[in-house]
Amino acid sequence: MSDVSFSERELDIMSILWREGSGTVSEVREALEDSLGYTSVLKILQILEEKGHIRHEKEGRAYRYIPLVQAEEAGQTALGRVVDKIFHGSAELTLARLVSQRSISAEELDRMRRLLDELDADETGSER
Amino acid sequence: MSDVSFSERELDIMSILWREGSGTVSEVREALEDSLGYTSVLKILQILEEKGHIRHEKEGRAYRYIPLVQAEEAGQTALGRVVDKIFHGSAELTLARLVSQRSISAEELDRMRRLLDELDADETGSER
DNA sequence: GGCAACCTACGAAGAAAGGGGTAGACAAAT
DNA sequence: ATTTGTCTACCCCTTTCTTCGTAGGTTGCC
Repeated sequence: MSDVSFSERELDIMSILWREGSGTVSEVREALEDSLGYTSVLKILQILEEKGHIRHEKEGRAYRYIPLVQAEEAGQTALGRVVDKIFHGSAELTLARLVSQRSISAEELDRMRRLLDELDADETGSER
Repeated sequence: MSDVSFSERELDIMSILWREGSGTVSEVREALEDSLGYTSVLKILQILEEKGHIRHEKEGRAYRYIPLVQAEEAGQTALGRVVDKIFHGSAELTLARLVSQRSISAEELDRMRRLLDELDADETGSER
């Protein structure tokens, strides 16, 4: 599991590819919040490909770009950085900030709580 | 609450300042994991000051640099980006990744669970 | 065939990031 | 008072990010 990290724009575009599964230059360009020139988007896609984060296959006249690294990998790296550098390595502090910044539905909260319960059960079962 | 974001190195250094409260060039330089030249560290501190993220006061011959933005603010921004761009805005997915990547003590896990419980209580109390 | 539309390739150009060197100020020690 | 060590100020350099312009290929339509 290598250390995948992305620049701002690269992340914008990877985010779209992860969400949609794949995309052509035009598709990505339209999905992008900021309006960029066609060649600008193409360029970032080419850089991402050069770095080995995505690949392309021909589709008609155009290229369709497909992620090679998964969002989870990037999440691991990015989240780790945030937790270590900003929240002093504390998952608790991070969670506090996470739940305070956005409104979370009762259902999601419930699933989150269950997630922690299961983890607790595992740990108690195996380590103690 | 403005949108504070830092480059890689800037974050390394802000992290030290947050942790220690403040620091001179030498102190920061020694606390840094990677060994950098004195002027390189100074340079980043000057940039951070120019951007308004820290300030300095004279201490003997040297400058002592003090954070102006809090870790929580930076955490808000950074975490928000990660959640939105990588975890599709899902706090649940983010939490799953957070707890899977590092081992969390039973005590911390307990506090995290309580944190969610309280949030649940608040929400049910006020919104329903 | 020829033109318009769309696509990629190539590269220019500015801004930011990242590392460091040298000069000169200033204080402490001898 | 001179030397030595520690600081900042002021440069310079290289790499990466980011944006976009232009050239040239291919497809589809008239």
